[in-house]
Amino acid sequence: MTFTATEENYIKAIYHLQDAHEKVSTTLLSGEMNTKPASVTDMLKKLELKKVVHYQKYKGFILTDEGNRTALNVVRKHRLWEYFLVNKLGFEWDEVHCMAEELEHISSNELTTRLDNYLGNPAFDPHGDPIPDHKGKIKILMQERLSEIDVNKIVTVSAVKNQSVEMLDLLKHLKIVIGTRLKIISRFDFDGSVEIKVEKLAPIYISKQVAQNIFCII
Amino acid sequence: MTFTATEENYIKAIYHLQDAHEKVSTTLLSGEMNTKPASVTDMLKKLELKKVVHYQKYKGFILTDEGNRTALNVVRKHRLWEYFLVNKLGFEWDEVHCMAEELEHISSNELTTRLDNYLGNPAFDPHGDPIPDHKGKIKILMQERLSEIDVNKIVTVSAVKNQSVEMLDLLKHLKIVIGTRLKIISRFDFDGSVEIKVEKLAPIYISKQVAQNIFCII
DNA sequence: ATTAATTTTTAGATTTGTCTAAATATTTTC
DNA sequence: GAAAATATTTAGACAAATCTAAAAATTAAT
Repeated sequence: MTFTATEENYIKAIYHLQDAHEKVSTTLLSGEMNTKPASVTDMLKKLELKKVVHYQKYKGFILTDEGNRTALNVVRKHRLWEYFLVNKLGFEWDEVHCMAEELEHISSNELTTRLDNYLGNPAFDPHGDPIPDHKGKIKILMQERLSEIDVNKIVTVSAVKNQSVEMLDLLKHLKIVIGTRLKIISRFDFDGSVEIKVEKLAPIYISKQVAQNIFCII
Repeated sequence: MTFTATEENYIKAIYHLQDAHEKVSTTLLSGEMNTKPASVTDMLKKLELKKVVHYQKYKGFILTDEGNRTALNVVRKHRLWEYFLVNKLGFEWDEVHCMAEELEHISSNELTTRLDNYLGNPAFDPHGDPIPDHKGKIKILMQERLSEIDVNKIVTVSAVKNQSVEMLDLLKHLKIVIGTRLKIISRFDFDGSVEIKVEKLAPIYISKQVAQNIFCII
């Protein structure tokens, strides 16, 4: 079964939304896709026909096994290309999303396999997100939100959710990247903010909002 | 000015046809694009509006300067990706055309520039075709068809026209690639065939048809 | 220089992915 | 549990890129 880039984008969006929402609705998906709910209904009918989603009028929808496989393959390609762009072409991690959005739709599976091998079969992309292997298998790390970690623990940053330009820009200023080792100095109940110390740098304060989006290996 | 993948393909096709035909006609282009002449007329009207071709009803068409720049940029991306696929990912030169047809439409200029640098700013792709630089400049080699070269000369294969699967398959069997050094042993006026010798291999005969499609540096 | 053959263009239809506006279904609220 | 608010779907339209069939223009042939 083959899919257009647009179909792949819908499938991918449903996949990502399924993570955080137990029911994926028309409006939710239309927000994610920057389209109107009516367009989502139209597309979902098509995807139902192609048997990648279970769709019932007014009831929301979930991916079928086939849909999940398709989503994982797109995510795999997206993250492999991001890895390539950062680690081979020298882009910053906050510059690569747009390009990867285009590259993820290149169809050749042989290309994906060879790219994967060329990069050394990485398990995580530059944002710390797991890269599904050729079977769709994902490596899970024991990670915890920085906002939850006990004071005095030393941890390694392993992923950043909310990959908005604003967030990545802030992290760049704080000199926090995937792999950064840091110590939790203290946490303040007043606003949930956290004081941390990165290696030899001066301690810094980060808001609860930011700390919730940074995941660490303990 | 931005173009859809389809528009870029039309522009590229006109560019290539301009090389070999002094007038590019509707039917000629429809053959190249695998579409009907009526579709070409429609598209050409659009490209005229976008000022990339000079188009006059019933008169054929040529690229404007802007059109030429656009074509060269697409060709540049196509050939850089082919170079990447062969020299970094280890594909055979006859496997990469399809993938490059998709990759050439990835839009980021910054990506093209970085890819170019990563590859070491190559001047020729794996088929020996010149890669336009970032200004659209092309390196011209003094090359001659193998079918024209004097007996006893030793030359280097620099390009192969007619990049059909059949042709590339034949060359693979003959162990001829871009860069192969070979000596012209004799030529036969009866059918225009040529006897050549590659390094330490036994001499081989190749037909005029093949010899005409192999270009060499003298 | 007409007629015939060929090429090109127009006119109208189709598919994909989208939209707006209106209709319908579901949820929430009182 | 009926009314109000919200969510979803239908109906009809549009732009892009294509098609077929028919009309118009050009070129070739006698």
